[in-house]
This record gives sequence, structure tokens and C-alpha cells, in this order.
Amino acid sequence: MTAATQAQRAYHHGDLHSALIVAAAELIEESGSMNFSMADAARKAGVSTAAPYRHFRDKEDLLDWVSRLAFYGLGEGARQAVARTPDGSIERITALGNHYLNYVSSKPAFYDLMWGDIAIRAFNQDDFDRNASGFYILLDAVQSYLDSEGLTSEPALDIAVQLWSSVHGMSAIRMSGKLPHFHPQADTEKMLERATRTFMAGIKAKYA
Amino acid sequence: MTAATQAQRAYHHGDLHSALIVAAAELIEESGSMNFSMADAARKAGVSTAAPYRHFRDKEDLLDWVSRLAFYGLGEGARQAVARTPDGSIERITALGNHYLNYVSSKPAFYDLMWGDIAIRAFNQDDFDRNASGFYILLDAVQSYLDSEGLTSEPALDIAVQLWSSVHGMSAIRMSGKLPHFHPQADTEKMLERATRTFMAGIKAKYA
DNA sequence: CATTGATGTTACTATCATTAACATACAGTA
DNA sequence: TACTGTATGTTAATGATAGTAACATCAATG
Repeated sequence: MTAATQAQRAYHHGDLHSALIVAAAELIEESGSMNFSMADAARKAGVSTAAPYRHFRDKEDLLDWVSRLAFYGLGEGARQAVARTPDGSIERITALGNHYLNYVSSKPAFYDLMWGDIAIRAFNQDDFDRNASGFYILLDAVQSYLDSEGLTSEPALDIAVQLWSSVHGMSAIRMSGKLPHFHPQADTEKMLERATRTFMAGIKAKYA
Repeated sequence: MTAATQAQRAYHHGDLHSALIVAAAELIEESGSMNFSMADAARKAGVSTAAPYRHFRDKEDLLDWVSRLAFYGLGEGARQAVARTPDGSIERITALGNHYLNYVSSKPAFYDLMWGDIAIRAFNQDDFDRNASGFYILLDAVQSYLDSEGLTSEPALDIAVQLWSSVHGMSAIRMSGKLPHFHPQADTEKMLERATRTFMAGIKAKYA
């Protein structure tokens, strides 16, 4: 988004485009994406219920922008986790996993937006900022770790996806509320960290 | 649900309760849970738009039943995977993972129902059939494997949750359609199986 | 200034969720 | 067989929503 585009949006409201995304994000955080209505977002932003349609094709389009905002937040925390951990360490990898777990848990309503029905159908656009999701941050951390451990022949890309799966799955399971039903004393953070370390130990075991 | 309850439902339509659940499931499979409407389900079942409210408190209640149906289907396939693999083998565990991955992929619209916004909020009921989800099937397979490998001091419950996370995460990631963006040649089935084997190797490595 | 395109508003349509009032058919009982 | 109650279904109505169309305004540009 260029500065010129921003300026073009400053006619009446100021920046209704952004205001609506923020309003939608807040409403969704309160009441879930299922109960979200375009009309509510418009009211929250102080405009008529038809105004949003000057900025978003339809409801799905607005939700798509909120989803992008959520992914951006996820990536931001990942960058912070990297900043406070040593390069090439397994601690960096587990810190990234922990961040993911906590981010998703702290914003459960966003999870649906990022991974639910809408996301599945809408995510084929080219304009997606690859760095936003934080996957490449994880990939870098994995590559550094493999290098520092001398495991240079291992496929970092596959390993990163496998770790991502584990982290994402643990987050989804924790958030679903189903876990205590099966495992009352479950500590998802500890289980996730142990899973990561066990997985890495499994990789090293091939060379032992 | 008792036989008497079933009979009570055969007044006018025959079994509108079940008919609506099936109709809803089909509609959701076609157009996603986001576009599902109570009125559509009623029309598909050939009754007035108010009729469903004699059987379901509200829309969420009906969706909740569809979700249960989806979980039941998931559990059924798991039982079949167990039937065709040897007890105590790692093949049984990977077969369960593979089934999960394929079930979720083949019914993407159900995923939202089972793990999305609605599921998160509605899943605190006591009437949930624990066996339906298939978790205990996995847990049994893990316990058998640990026994057969002499790893009897390992916590099967934790390991089952860790494996579930990995499987669930890989399924969610595959289904999201985001993966080719990061890893164009990704083969989720192979990655999942390798992840499972690597994880198990990591557990064994502790005793080496 | 006059024009023009972007941004908002009001008014309108179609649809939906949900409820209330009314209708009917089946089960049990006299 | 007729009587009665309850479960099941219908029609009609309410309030809200998504999305569109016609109209209004405002800021930049000539």
C-alpha cells in the first residue's frame, strides 16, 4: 500500500479502510467471527451500514483483511522471539513454538479467521506478504540449528513444515477445549517443547 | 438415544431430526459452513422453515449435531485402520495418522465445524461420546507400540497427544492451501509419516 | 470556478433467524 | 370407538443483515 493510496482514502472519514479492519478485529475478538456483522463494524466505525462497501467488495473481503492483520501480529511476535534467543540454538525453535501457542490461545477468535472456512477459500491471492506468517523465520531458525549441529544434509524445509505442524496442532487442540477431556493434567507448553526436542533427537539419532 | 425416542420422532415427517442433520451436512459439504442457512436445510428436507426449531434449539445446535456426525465418521475410519494393521506396530500409528490426514482433506467443510469457532464454544457438553473422536484408538495403538518396544516407562498419554498434534497440524496446514506457497513440492503424507518415525526414534534414542 | 472521481448517505430488496399462534396427527385411555 | 394431550408441523410476523442503487458531497485538478 503506497502513501498515495493512503492519501486517497483520507477524503471524508480519514481512513475508513483501516478503521473498519480494526473495528472488525475488535468485534471478532469479543464475539467470534460467527457473530460478526458488517453492520456492526460500520456502526463501530461511526458510518452508515452501506459505507463499508466502498472499501470492501463484501463481508468476506473485510474478514480477509482482518486475517492478514492477525498473521501480521503472529509474525511480529516471532521476530521478537528470535531477537531474544541465540542463533543456531534449539531454544530459538522452542521459543518460536511457544510464541505461536500463546498467540493463538490469546486470540482464539482470530484462529477461526486464519485457519477456518473463509481462510481456506480466500487464500490464493498473490498479494500475500510471505514474511507475515512467520514461516520463513522458523525456517531460518531450523537451518541455523541444523548448521550449528552439523546436520547440513537434512532438509530444513521439510523439518520446518513438520515442526510447524506439531506447533499448529498443539495450538488448535489446546484451543478447542477438548484436551482436558482426554488428558486432564495436560500442559501443552511442556508437551510441545518436549515434542520438539524429541523430534530433533530423532534426527540426530540417524547419525549416532 | 433410545428406541423409544426414535419412535417418538416418526410422527409426521418420519425422522426430521436425522433428516435435517444429513441435509445440513450435505449443504455444508457443498458450500461451506459459512454459507449454511437453517432455511436451506429445511427446504432440502422438504419442510417449512420453522419446522427445524421443533428439533433444534437454534442454528448452532444443529451445526453441533453435524459436527458430531463428522467426528463419528473420523472414528469409524480409525477403527478400520486399526483392523488392517498389526497390534503394537508403528504401521498402525502411521496408518491412523494417514487416515486422519485424508479424512480431513476429503471433507474440508467439516473441518471448520469440528475445529472452528462453533466447536470451540459448544464443546463442553457431557454427552460427548469419547470414543467418537478416535483419540482413544490412537492412545491404545501408542501404548501397544511402547509395550512391544519395551518402552514401558514412557507416558503414552503425552505421546498420543504429541502425535495427535502433529497429525492435526499437518492436516490443517495441508487443507489451508498455504503450503505450496512455502514448499511447492511438499508431500504431506510422506512428511507426516517421516515425522512420526523421527519422533519415535527420538524416544528410543534416550535409551541408546 | 467547473469538472470529476472517490467516499458517504438514504432508501430499498431479498433473505435469514427466531418466535407466536394456530393446526393436526398419533398414542394412550375411557 | 370417541376423548384428550402432546409432539410435530404450518403460516404469519418481527427484527436484523448483506448487498445494491440513486443521490449527495468533498477535495484535487484544470
